[in-house]
Amino acid sequence: MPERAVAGGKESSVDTPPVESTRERLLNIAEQRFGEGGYEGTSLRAITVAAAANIAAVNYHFGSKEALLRAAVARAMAPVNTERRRRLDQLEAAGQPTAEQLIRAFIEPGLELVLRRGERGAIVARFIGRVAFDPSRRIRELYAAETDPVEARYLAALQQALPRAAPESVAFGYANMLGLLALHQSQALSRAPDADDLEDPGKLAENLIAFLVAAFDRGLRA
Amino acid sequence: MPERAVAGGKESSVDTPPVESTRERLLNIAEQRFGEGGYEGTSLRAITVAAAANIAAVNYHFGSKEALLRAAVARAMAPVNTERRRRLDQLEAAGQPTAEQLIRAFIEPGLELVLRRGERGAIVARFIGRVAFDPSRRIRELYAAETDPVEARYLAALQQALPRAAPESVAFGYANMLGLLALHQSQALSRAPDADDLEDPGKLAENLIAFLVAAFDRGLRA
DNA sequence: CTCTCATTCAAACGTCCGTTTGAACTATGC
DNA sequence: GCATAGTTCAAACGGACGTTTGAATGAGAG
Repeated sequence: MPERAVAGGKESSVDTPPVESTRERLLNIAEQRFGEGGYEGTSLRAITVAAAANIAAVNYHFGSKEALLRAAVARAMAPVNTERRRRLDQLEAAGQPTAEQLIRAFIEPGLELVLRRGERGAIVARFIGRVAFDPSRRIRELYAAETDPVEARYLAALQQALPRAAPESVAFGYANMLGLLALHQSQALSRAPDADDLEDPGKLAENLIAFLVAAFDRGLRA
Repeated sequence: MPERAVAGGKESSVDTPPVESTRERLLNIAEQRFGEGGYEGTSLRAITVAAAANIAAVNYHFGSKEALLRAAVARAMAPVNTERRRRLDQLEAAGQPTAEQLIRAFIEPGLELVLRRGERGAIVARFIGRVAFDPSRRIRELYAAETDPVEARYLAALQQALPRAAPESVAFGYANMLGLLALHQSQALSRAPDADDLEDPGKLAENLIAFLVAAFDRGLRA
């Protein structure tokens, strides 16, 4: 049963997603399942069954379970990193940015850009958050490698924006910012599945930014 | 080869720990290994080998892998919960406590009491922090069940101490406090294994408390 | 049609997993 | 001494895991 709908052009302007390839389906399902159960807690069989693919497809398209995770992380982080770089460029071009501007330019791409687009956004966010704090150091480093380039620039800019705080203190605050962002992305902080009226991504972003700005401005040692 | 040293009394006043029982060795190693690799990432075989115990000993003494984890969590959290309750009682007896006093009374038992006593303290802290954010909801709830009783009291007291902030906002800040504490306990925030001069538990506690106090006092919406 | 190359498939590989079994061992009370 | 209850042990259980294999299937080029 040939799945492919039509030979067609690239622009089926009506909403007919060009039929996902096996590779794409694997990445999509991997995002969802890894985000739910973590890396160790999710089997390739569970992923391939849900993706309606053969178990061997993972090793054919990616090479191994870990390579599948790596590909999924890279794909999920790409737009976030791009948007963060863009915002940082823009801020620095306009002169010395404030701490709040920097925090906002870091948090919003992580929460909004990823939480916005309906159901899938929340899945991607949870996936990223989960990988960032996976129990295995190996997995965590795999995630860190995907963010590091942008990170260093933000940390440096923050230290310039907060000259009164000691560099180690700014780094401490920066680590806290990374951690809190990942925690909210992973949704591990919301105990009750419902009732969290902060789950509106816009409100959550504003609350988190206000929380962090106050901490950075007045909670760091000199 | 009978392991037991002597029949002796309970008070071998010199430092001769009465020879750990299999049960105790299993709990100690479980703390260490679960803290390193997470629940899914750590096998009972790895634990029993390290504890010089037979693999069947886990099911004999605890019943299952999950029951071993539960027992380890309960044992690790007991002194923390006790100390938190004691401090909260003391604060409330002296009148309306401030937000800073409450935050300190929550953070310090989590960091200090557990980080103080040499090498083992860091192991226990990492174990607790890891379990608190395990990928599996089941495991996280298992941990939450061990803290919940004290938690509710702290949240209520915080809301009283911060009447100008909306209750949801205080709850939001409270969740952030839990998260940051667990992250520092799990040591997932310190990227480099060394070089973290904040690893001195006392300094870390002070930095974290200052960070949180500023955020609670000025970073919550009305 | 034929050849080619990419993709999919069922099946099996060896390994490790948590758990169970039933016998052996130990200490204590009678 | 014997009986008893608590503990340890080697061995095996069935099942799930990530990975590999080699044949089947698909579409496109000549």
